[in-house]
Amino acid sequence: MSEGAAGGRRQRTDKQRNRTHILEVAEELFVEQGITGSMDAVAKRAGVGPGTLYRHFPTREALLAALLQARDEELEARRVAIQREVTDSRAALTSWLQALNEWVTAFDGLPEPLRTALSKGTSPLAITCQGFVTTTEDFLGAAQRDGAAQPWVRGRDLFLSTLATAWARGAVMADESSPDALVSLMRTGWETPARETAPGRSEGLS
Amino acid sequence: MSEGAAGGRRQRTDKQRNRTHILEVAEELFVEQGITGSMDAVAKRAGVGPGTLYRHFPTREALLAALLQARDEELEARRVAIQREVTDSRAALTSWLQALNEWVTAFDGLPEPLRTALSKGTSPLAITCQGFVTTTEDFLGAAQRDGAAQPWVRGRDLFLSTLATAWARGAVMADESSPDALVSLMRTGWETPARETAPGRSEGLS
DNA sequence: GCCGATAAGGAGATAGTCTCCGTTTCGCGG
DNA sequence: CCGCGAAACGGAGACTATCTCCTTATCGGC
Repeated sequence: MSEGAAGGRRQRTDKQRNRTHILEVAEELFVEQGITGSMDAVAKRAGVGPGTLYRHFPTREALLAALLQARDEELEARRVAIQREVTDSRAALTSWLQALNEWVTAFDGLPEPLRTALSKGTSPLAITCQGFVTTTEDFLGAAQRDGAAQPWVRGRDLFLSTLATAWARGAVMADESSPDALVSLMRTGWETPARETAPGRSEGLS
Repeated sequence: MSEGAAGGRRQRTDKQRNRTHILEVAEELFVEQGITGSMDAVAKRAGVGPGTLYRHFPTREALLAALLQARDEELEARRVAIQREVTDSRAALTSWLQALNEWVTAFDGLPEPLRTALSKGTSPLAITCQGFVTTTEDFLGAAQRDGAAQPWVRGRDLFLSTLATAWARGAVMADESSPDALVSLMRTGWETPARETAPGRSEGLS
């Protein structure tokens, strides 16, 4: 499926090579500078012209989607692992949200295009996100059935909250602990106060 | 104090007129298109050259700060009103957060520059925000003393959450109710489950 | 080695931010 | 009312970023 449809001649090797190289370079640059690093800078660093870059990835979003694909698979793997290993539904949801949080902070500024993708709906990023929303709903549903999560919370709310929390990381306000505080705040929000332990801070969710 | 220092000649009337007109026009444009509407568009609509616009407001942030000033005062007034009229500290904090939420959603996309301002610290916007953080701390402190709010929450966390929640409004995900859900989630997060009523949804915070 | 398809490269169109400087307009004193 | 100097205006244009189009180079198959 990955190589064009009707079996004409095979894909040129330089194309594949360029694609791979662009991805390597883009990953590097986005890790360094966040996802606002300029497209032309990616092209330049990859040693190709802008035209080539845009033929491979017509938009920044497409490039991002390609970059995230590897991480998507990793996240899927984590989902499977959690579903297999964690029996407590409350802990499972917590673990999943933590995994989601890591995924969403892969690059600086990632929450922004994700939010945009969600609004517009039509984009590889949006489809990926939609899948994760569904997974979140699964975990949440289980937790709710066990009385571990507030019944009125919805999966998309938790997903959006995760996005928003990650977005807020960009502020830090001369304060390292705010991101954790927001995660705790959110957690206290969805959790039911079933157990007598103080919610939030305590158990590692860092 | 507002008119230059040593009493030279008085400010030219056309300057004041332009300033006022630019503000009117910018308000209009930002309400229509969100705060990303182009600076040149503001200048054009105001019938002045870009140079004039930038002499009055050297950055988009400065323009924004000037635009928000009126609303800042309104928010201050609400703070005073709440402090005078609302005796229950829990309700007071809720009211204040709602007021803050309205302030922060005055223009589409406002949370972004606010977050940036908070990070960098040096900007009129940052100073304003800092003041509101302090106010939030006051309300929160009172609520905590009354056992109405979780003791581990901090004012800046609530402020950042409000910002993040407003930011997430931009997504909507084909779903009108998400913004309210996020506000409820946050509220459930900071509130203590003192009363037996189900938290969140019920009492109007819409 | 040649040919045709395919991809590369890069100039340049478009758009946004922001600056510099020649020109206009205003306020004031005569 | 007029003229002068300061103050403000306007817009050309430098710079940066995104994205397109067309010419040129390169690859794969024969």
